[in-house]
Amino acid sequence: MQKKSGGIFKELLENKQIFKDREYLRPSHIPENFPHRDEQVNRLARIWVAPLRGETPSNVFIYGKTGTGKTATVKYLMEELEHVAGDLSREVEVAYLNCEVVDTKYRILATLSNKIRETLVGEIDDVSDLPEKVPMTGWPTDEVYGTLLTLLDYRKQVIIVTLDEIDRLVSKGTSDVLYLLSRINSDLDNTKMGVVGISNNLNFVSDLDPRIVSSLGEEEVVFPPYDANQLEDILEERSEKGFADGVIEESVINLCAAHAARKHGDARKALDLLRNAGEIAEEEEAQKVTTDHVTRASRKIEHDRMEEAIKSLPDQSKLVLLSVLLLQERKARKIGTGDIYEVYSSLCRQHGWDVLTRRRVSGLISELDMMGVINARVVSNGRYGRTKEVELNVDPLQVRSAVQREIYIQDLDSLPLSKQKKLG
DNA sequence: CCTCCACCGGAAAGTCCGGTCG
DNA sequence: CGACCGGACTTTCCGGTGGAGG
Repeated sequence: MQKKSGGIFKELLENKQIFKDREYLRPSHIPENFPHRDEQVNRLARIWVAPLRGETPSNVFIYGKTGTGKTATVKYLMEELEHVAGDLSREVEVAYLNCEVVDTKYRILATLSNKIRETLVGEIDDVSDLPEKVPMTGWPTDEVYGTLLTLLDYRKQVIIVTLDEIDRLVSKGTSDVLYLLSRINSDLDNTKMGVVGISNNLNFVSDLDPRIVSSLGEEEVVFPPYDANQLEDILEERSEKGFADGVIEESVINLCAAHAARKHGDARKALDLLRNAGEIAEEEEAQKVTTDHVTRASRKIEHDRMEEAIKSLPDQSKLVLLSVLLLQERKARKIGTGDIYEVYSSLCRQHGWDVLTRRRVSGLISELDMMGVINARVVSNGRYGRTKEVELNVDPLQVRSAVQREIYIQDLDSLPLSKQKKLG
């Protein structure tokens, strides 16, 4: 078995490579070309050329569903902007915040202020008269705001702040920070700030204070979803850089694009699918990536997504799901809400957990149905009442492994059910 | 045609919890 | 620090219902 030393690596190296550089196939990669986004790129560039002239750029709202290239486009333009500003020795700073991660007024102001402090520290000699770093918690909010103002005004510059997933702020009720930012320029003497809001949700403006909308939404740029042909162009471009020459069949890209187009024109999904197909092909040392690999990649992604969803379920929902599993393993007969509740409640008692109400469990069953983990439909058994008929919609083994971590799975037969259902 | 089972599912009130404000 | 707030999760309450059996 053992070959001469290093043999195993040499062998792998000599195999035909599927990938040239898989970084190009990751959604996080920021390309230089944005197929079918000329209009958006041009409009944004026209707005963001302002700081190069020392002017304040208009505030912009950018809308578009996930995977329409909003974030990548903005990040790319911001990098370019910094670049050119450097060449022209203009004082232009950019800051990017994701409101999904940084989601409170305090944290936004603190993060922003620390970022600006950091760039200053890198550029000036005497750091001693800068305000100190804002801790992640503890200060009064207006003190953080004051620090931010001091740092911003430390020298003359133009700064563009990007707030990605800005709609999260509205749904978390922290949109007042937007009001603060929208009028920050009146508190500043040297620096001018422009704000970019990126939103996945087209309607989020309607839940926003009109004052914020009028000042932050000076310009609006919409990123529509890609259709299948456009996705194909994107995949084509990426795969040329990411995959080795000739390993991709034309129909493969076609299929990936079609899959993703059906699912809301999400370029991220399309890329994930293509890359996963490549990884499967690589794993089995195939010479080419085929449509079969795509199909399997699609299944794998779906499988992983489901497993992730089940794992992140609240414990109570897991128990409900587990009850369905146990019932189904035991008897393939119709499973009704009552059956589930019975098993569920004895599982709860078994683990010493609170037992939720029937009403709640009924709701949880509906939620699991929405997720697609189970199928539930209401049926009437006439004389014998009305109930949801439930069946598992995923591999039972998958449920077991996803649920097992925190729940000790016991055999249904050894559970002390309150009453044994009709026998034979 | 009426009954009545075994639930469904909307509405509203209650509980918890993390975060914010004074 | 305690009062207060809003959101997520639950419970309580309850009117509603398709159809087998009478």
